[in-house]
Order: sequence, then structure tokens, then C-alpha cells
Amino acid sequence: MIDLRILRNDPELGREAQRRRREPPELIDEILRADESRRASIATFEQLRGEQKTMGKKVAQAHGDDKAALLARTKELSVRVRRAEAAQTAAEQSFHDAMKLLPNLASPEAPAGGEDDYVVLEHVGEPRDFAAEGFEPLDHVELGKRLGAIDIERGAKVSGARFYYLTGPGADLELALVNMAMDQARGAGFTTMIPPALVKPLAMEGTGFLGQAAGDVYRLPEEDLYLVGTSEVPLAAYHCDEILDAATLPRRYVAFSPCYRKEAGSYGKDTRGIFRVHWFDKVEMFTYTTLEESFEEHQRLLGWEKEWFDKVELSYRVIDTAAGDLGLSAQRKFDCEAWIPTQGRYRELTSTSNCTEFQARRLNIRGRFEDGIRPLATLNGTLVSMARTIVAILETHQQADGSVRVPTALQPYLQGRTTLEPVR
RNA sequence: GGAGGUGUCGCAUAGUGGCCUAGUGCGCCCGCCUGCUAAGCGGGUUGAGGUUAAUCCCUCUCGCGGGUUCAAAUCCCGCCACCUCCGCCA
Repeated sequence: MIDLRILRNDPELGREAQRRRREPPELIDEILRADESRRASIATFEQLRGEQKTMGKKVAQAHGDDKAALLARTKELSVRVRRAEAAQTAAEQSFHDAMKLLPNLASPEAPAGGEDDYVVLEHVGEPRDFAAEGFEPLDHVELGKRLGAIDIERGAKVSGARFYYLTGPGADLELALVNMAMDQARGAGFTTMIPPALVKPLAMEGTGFLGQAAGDVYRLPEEDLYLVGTSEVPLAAYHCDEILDAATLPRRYVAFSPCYRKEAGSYGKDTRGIFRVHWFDKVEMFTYTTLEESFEEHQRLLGWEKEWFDKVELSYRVIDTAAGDLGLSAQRKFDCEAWIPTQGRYRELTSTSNCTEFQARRLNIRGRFEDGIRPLATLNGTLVSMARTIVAILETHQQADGSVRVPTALQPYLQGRTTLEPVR
């Protein structure tokens, strides 16, 4: 949800933001109309309600015929109050429904356009040149088999397509990555968290995942709960309906959680291996801060992500996502994409979004400042997403003999192992 | 899952249909007093919305949602959370 005053003062700003996202600009005018009728219905109700309260006091004091006459009038008034209240509720509902459809206003710095209109901000490291080294790289499916690290057949047998088991060194690798990520974040001052992966509709809705992304979300209709696609959801909802003391900001949390995604509409895409799966684990950073601070915090989150890539020794590039490819909540988003040798291209491993006040308004998260109470800003950033990082590490650090070199920084987290060796 | 209990302003509590415009204490903020501090004294202290240039003012907010009534913190129904006990369980 965005600040209504912005739209009232400058509707064209809102329409333009919609165009940059390739979303309908007419929504702005719908919202403004809904707001007008909402305010009119509030005025009507309040006027009648005030009258009813005044009359009620007179009734309490009157006796005999006076009282009977007053009662006749208040009975009639009561009906009108009830009708006005119903009209107000309906008008507020329509207004909120329209507001809920409106995505965050994209940053003026975010490139306009759709998925392919991103801007590359930088490249870090060189993609490894296997041809020069004289051998053909294996893909992660083959490597995973040889190392006894990934069991895709049994994942499919037990859970279906896009599921897998991490086994032996694969499981060890995930735990090592989790621990290294948690250590990094803890060192940077984050509070570690293990949040619930099942949440109520409020948390999903509040974080913006029931809009355009709803098709990608698993729902348990029996309990009316959702499986989260990222721990951003429980971390954002953690402080919903709270007023945080400004002195406690920024609040930084880092969470480990499973992530579940239907991957609807991705049929035929990335069908091989564990690059695109229905479940993976992730370590996610999340910050509550002020709107003014959020832009620098966004850069800091990006900085921690880059630090991570350096530690696992992957070459990558950073892209500035185009407005049309931002999630509903995001004002700006940077993705870090690692080079995947057997795909010959950069693929998204991590992502950091500045949601400004958008989620905080929906979830009613505010800060108490010297000059009053205001919504906070929320930001999120991946530190490590498991399946894809494991793909990148296995493929990038494989050696001609079929073993995989363990990045130096990761070795202490892998019982000192320097390589993962083939078992067959 | 079953039975019972509880949910009021930051905390603790009062309030069983109109005198609630929700009282009191603690905490907190401002001021007075005072070598300093404490105490004492006076005032303020939920949040949201409408209106406004801003204030004033008005409406909503007693876990949430319905209902009864001219009128609901108060009566009725449903839901949620927490506590106690029983059952089951990693």
C-alpha cells in the first residue's frame, strides 16, 4: 500500500509509475474515485451517529410521554444510522480493494520496462574457462550423482517432479553454507531467527504475495494457511500491528527457512536438475528501518550479498531489475546472478528489494519518532538460496578428475574438507 | 482433540445496560518546588479516521466479528489468543 496523499496531490505521478511497470494507469483514478465516495460515506455516518448519541442522552433523562415521543424518533434514527454504517463499511472495502491492487511506485532509478529491460551494474570475477583448462564441465546432475550429493530420482519417486534429496556431501554442503551465512550475518549485527514456514493469509497478503504472485503460492485450504515462498513473509509479519521505538532501528534479522513455490507457468523451464524446484532452503536477511535510511540500507544488503559471493568464489554480475519485473512490494530490486558453466549464462542466485513503506502500511508496522508515528520501511535480501548455490558451486569448482574443490572460506564449515570426492 | 477459566489505556486493576466524555495506581513526559537526587505538588500520557490553512471539533477503538436494544466495556452468538487440567505426540 502506498501513501494516499501522494496520489491525491499528484495523480499523474502514480499513473506514470504504473506505465513504467506496464500496469494500467487507470487504477489510480479508480482509487481516487473510491476514496471520494469513502469519505462522503464517512461524513454521512458520523453526522447521523453524532445525532443518535445526543438523542440517546435525552432519552435517558426523559419520562412519561416525553420519553415515548423521543423513543419513536430515535428508533427511526437508529435505522438510518445502521444503513449509513453499512454504506460506509462497503465504501471502505471497495477503497481498500482498489488500493490492494496498486503495486509500490517503482524508483525513478529503476529501468522502465519488463523482464528483459534490466541494466547490468557490474561484473565480478571471470567465468571459468574450461576449454582453456582442457576438459568439458559436467552439469550438477551428473556431479551430484558421482559425488553421492544429490538424489533426484528418489526425490521424484517420493515427492514428484522438482523435488530432490540432498545426501551425504550434498547435505553436508547445505549445512555448511547455512552455518557460514549465519555466521556472516550474526557478525554484521543481525539477529538470527528460525521462523514458521506456514503463515496466515494476513502475512501473505501483507507482504504482497497474494497479488500477481498468488499462483506461485501453496495454500492449505483446510487450515487457511499458506506455505511461505521466502522467510521474508514471516519476518515482515513478525512486527505487524506494532509500533517500534525509533531508537531500536534499524532492526536486522536473518532467518533460515524452507521455501515452497509452485513454479506455476514455468513448465518446460529449467526442467533438468535442481535449478528450479518446488522446495529449497534459504538464509534471508531482513531490515526494518526508516524510509530515509532505506536506500543506503539497500546498498548495504547488496554489499553483504557480494561479500558472500566472494567467499564461495563464484563469478557473478549484479543487475538493476526493470520496473515491470519488480514484485508488487518492491520499489527497487538488485539481483546477483552467478555464472553457471553448463548453462553458459548468468542466473539469479540472490535478490535484494527495498519495499519502502509498502509492506509496513499493509502490515501496520510503525515507528515512534520524536515528531510522531510513521510507517517504517522494510527491505529483504537473500544471503544464500540453497539449490541454486549448490548447483553453482559444484559446477564452478569441479576438477578434471570429477572431484569438487571446496572454497577456502567454506572449508572450516565442512569438517576441514578441501574437496568433495566422487564415490563412483 | 476434550473440559474449565481469562482477555479493559505501556503495566496492574475498577467498571453487570444510560451518571463511561472508560476511573484509580504504577511507569513515562512537561512544569513547579528544592544545594543535588528522591519525595511532594500541578498538568499531560491508546491508536486510527473525518473536517481544517492549522487548531478546535466530530466519529471509531475495552481480543476480533456478528446480534439484541432508542442506547452495549456491560446481555446473546461465533471466532481467535493465552492459562489450568485430561488425552495424544516429535
